Amino acid sequence: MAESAPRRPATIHEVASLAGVSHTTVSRYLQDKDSLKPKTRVKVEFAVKTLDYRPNLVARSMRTRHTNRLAIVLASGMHFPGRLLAAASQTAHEAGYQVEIVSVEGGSAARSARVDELARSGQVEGILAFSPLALKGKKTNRVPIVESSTYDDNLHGLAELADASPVREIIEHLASLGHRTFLHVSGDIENFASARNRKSVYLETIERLGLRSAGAIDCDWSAQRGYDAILALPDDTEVTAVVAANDVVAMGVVRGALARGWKVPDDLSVFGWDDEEIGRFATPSLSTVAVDREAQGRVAIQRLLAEIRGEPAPTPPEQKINRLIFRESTAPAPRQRG
Amino acid sequence: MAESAPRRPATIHEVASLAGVSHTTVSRYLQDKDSLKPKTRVKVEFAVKTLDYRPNLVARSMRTRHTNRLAIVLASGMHFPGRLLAAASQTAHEAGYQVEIVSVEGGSAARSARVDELARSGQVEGILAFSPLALKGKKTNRVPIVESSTYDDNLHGLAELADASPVREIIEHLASLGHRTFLHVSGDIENFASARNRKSVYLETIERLGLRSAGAIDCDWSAQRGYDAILALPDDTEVTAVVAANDVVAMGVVRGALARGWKVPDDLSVFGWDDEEIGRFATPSLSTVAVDREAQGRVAIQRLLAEIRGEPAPTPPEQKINRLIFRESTAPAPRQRG
DNA sequence: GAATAAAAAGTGATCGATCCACTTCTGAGC
DNA sequence: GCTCAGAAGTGGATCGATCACTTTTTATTC
Repeated sequence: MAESAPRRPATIHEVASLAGVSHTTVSRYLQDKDSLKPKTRVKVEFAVKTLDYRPNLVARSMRTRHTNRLAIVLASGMHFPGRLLAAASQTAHEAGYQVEIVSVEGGSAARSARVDELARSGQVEGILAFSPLALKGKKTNRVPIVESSTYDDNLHGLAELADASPVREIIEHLASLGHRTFLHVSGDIENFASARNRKSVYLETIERLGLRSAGAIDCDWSAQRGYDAILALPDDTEVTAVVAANDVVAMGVVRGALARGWKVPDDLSVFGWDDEEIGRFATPSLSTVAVDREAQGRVAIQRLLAEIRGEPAPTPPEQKINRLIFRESTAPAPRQRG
Repeated sequence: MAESAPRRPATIHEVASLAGVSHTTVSRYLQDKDSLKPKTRVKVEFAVKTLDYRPNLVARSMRTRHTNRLAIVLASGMHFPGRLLAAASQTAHEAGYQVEIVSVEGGSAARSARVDELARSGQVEGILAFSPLALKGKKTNRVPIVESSTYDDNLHGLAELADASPVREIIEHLASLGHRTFLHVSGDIENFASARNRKSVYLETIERLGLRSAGAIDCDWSAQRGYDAILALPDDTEVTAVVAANDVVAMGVVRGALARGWKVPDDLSVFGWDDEEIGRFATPSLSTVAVDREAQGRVAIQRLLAEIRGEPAPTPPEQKINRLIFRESTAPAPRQRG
């Protein structure tokens, strides 16, 4: 039991002295094992194993000015895009980076402050923000910052705005089923570019196709707001189709309709977004938009990596990220509401 | 526009020379502004502002051997406990720590390897794992590691196992409604202590109350598995109540029952877990267990912080973290299945 | 076997902070 | 005016790696 474990981790010098070589040789061993003579390599290898040596990454970072860490900044809240983060994380990992996920309480100002702090602390080499920031003015950033909502400013048609394009398809589809009056229950407009983009595409499409909209109600991705939005409709509303910000909101909308005695989809069609698992098993199952979260995460990290390396932005992926899925919650428009 | 921003961030030496003091004085200013003579303080303050100086945290960490960072290790997958993480994050933040969330692909071996690497890299001062690890043997850890599943080994009745105690209440409640034969659809037994604990409390309670169980089916928190579990039941099954691992699984169970022509809750009662928002708005709405995720996150971090500081474990919170919520998916047992 | 080139290993500086051991300043007390 | 204690400030060492150079060893060629 008296394992007499060293109180503090071994340093490169201790390894060197045990192996009978200089610390530089050990360092070389760490970066490129092949540049050592086999005999030397074996000695170093043995010393490393014996002392159970692991390089101190903080010290290494200090010298190389290279932390191999990226940060992903999220607005804190219930919205935690697990699959997207996992994919982002893995892509970064394959490129030799660790990902730190930072969730920040508060609005875009708080977020920006935290990002600024992070950018200048020297702890990360790049920052990816999925929620809008407010640091346009400050050009003092020390590290590349990729803000997912700015994609479309630079690359028309890519990412976010394109991400909202299924709204157009949804409306066209519903219109083809005879629906004429729509309602949009949007996401958190303030903190999510995606919510903003979906809303603007909604309004634009309604306008373009000459359809009617009973409004675009700002909510916060919550089912409760979806529920409330339906209950707030006047009794003589002509709305027969709802485009919800996501599946959770759609669930609230469906339940709201039920509470009013409307049947879904007989009286009201509801479209969700995200293809969450629960939507497939809900009753009625939700028509929705399948989002390739993995691709989104991957692409975002690749963009960030390109910026870090000073390379041009990677070619936008050609295949579509979103796909409409039709389930039980949508149907042809009713002749007239009973 | 020729703002001639310094290519590299200012160092403490540059600040010192601009302020006309030594670098040590600037350092002192950074840690305790009051230990400076007012006149000196003003000079330093001015220089810091002028150069827009921010201490390099990597360099600081190197010297102080103090990174002020914690890591939370998660099994990668769809299971991303947002609220818990936000609470943990905030608690850590208040104590002066940053939290890094690391999601690791693979099973407990991969996780353990990553944790070990993290522990010895000198980059974090403590690690919190919500999924079981496999490093019991290795006692070479350099930093405290709190594994949420080990809570109960050390503090009987706290956290995890206690966390599963509502299973007992659920079964007692259902039994009082006349249910006699149960089915448990568990979570990811391999990677989640919580899933394991719920299962063992389920089996134990069934046994203790002299009830019947049609089995405890291992699944992976997915609705699909819940659905499959129901479809796999024989036609003459006597199961009238299902204890699902969580709300998502419960949704699958409900839909599975529907597919078999069973009504919920008339023919089958279903209990979920987590009080997810969708459960309240689903049809039927789900009976479930409200979990105080915020408290869980807070407590876990406090435990970790105590261990880092070498203090005794904080007193376990007295109030209960879990609360049963009864909704539409549970009802008295049917006389006999049609 | 000597000359030379190339490969391998070593020396000491360096990254940007903090901390320790001093030195210098300031002001109170006699 | 002098002493002396405490406050304020300084210089240099240090944390543990990497890197630019230099030196030593090995391999190659004539």
